Amino acid sequence: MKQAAQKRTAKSGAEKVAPVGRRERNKQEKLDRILAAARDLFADKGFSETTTQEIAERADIGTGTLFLYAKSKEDLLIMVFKDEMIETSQTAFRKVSRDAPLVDQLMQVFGAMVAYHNRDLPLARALIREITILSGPERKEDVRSLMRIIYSGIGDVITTSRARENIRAGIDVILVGEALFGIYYVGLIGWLNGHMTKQAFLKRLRAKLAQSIDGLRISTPEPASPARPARNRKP
Amino acid sequence: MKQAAQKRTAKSGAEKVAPVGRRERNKQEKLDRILAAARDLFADKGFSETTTQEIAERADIGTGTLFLYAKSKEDLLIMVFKDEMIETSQTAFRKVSRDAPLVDQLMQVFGAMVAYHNRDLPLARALIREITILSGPERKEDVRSLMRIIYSGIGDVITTSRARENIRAGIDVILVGEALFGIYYVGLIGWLNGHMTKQAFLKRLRAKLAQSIDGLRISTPEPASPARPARNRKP
DNA sequence: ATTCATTTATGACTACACTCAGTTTTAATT
DNA sequence: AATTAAAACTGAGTGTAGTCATAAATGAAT
Repeated sequence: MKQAAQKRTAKSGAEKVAPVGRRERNKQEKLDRILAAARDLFADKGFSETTTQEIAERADIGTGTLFLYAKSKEDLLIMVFKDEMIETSQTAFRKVSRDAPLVDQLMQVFGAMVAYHNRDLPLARALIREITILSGPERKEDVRSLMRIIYSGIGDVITTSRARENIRAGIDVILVGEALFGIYYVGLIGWLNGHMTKQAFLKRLRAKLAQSIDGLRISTPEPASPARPARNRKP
Repeated sequence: MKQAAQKRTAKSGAEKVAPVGRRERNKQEKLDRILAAARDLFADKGFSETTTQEIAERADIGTGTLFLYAKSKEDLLIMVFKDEMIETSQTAFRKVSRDAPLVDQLMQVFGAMVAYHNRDLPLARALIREITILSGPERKEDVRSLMRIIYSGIGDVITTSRARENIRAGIDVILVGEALFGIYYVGLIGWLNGHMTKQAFLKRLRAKLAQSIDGLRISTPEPASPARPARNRKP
């Protein structure tokens, strides 16, 4: 805090071996403290119950300083959980059983995401609310990159399973990734809004995914797992 | 406002021909004024730029009274636009050309919804934000009923087109409705968040819908409109 | 007409996210 | 060491959503 300046590499013609000066490091440490404080409080008391005052106090900074590091309280929410969500997604894709049926693989991935949100439903609601419609442009790229990871992850899963599952050649796997994620996401929202239980959500999700995957096959002799043994047909 | 009481049917043993007393009517009129004031101001100045004070003033009520009629400002947003959205959806389903290809019919429906949101993007963002994750349980049933209308509407479109489009028998059209709407919704969000232009959104949406519909057919000899004539395959 | 219980209305008040004018810290320059 | 410009910090202040104690209105009962 108050020791005199000791290393000043910039002046003595040396190459900037450490491009991070004291200033940068202080800023980074402060940011870390802010994010840690926010994470703890959000997890402990919930998003709306946590005040920016409390976060600033715990991070040992002035109330105004907080807003030099995050544009808004909502911004802070994404800054805090973005990495965790990316990590959760990547881990989910990494852990997937590549030899399981495609539907199961997708359910593993989405199931991991659901499990993540299930740990703290109020927080999940706040997060999804903010991610879905950003309150400002600041975190736009963060969300984009998360989406890219998910879309391409799903694309990979499909590509890997292509031969075994008789998936048609020439389909745009990113497009399919977007579609399947859309199916998941709206179901997730329904669950988070309390329109259905987690069980019902997951069961319905599996049915929708199975149906969608069937449609990607070269031919569809019969649905893989018919929910009902087909209606009586007039011959 | 100040005329003496003239008809008091309740006392004189008559059946309650008008179950709405003065009280009820006053409440209804006040609610109407509130909704009209909110609608005008939201449309004129935008959601976040409108204060609850202004709404109360224009509706000629006290600031506290407003919150007897709406639990929150967000609540008010849904109360104001719920009917409009339901109307938009129902009209969209009614106007659909039942003899057009299924993809076109769906695009007509979703296109009408997009056109509705396109009239005022900031407002659309606020609306979708609130609908997606409700800030309270008050409007839960409103959203549910809107969803039911949409899901069953899509289901109807599919059922109607079933024979002509070679759709498999025995599929759960509500399930498909949910899936297709999910595909639309996440695309809509991407557009509203500025991740893509309206054109790109609609084009991509059509591709996803086409792919999904193909999957519902009895057999898939060839994709209806291949985006690219299949990659070169090593023989 | 008077009383009384219940419903509805009100605006001063509170809590909180966020701003900004003024201050302190940093580090470059001499 | 002194000077200075730029960057970072700060907390008192501001605007607004929402609350609540109190008041007014209503209608039932007598």
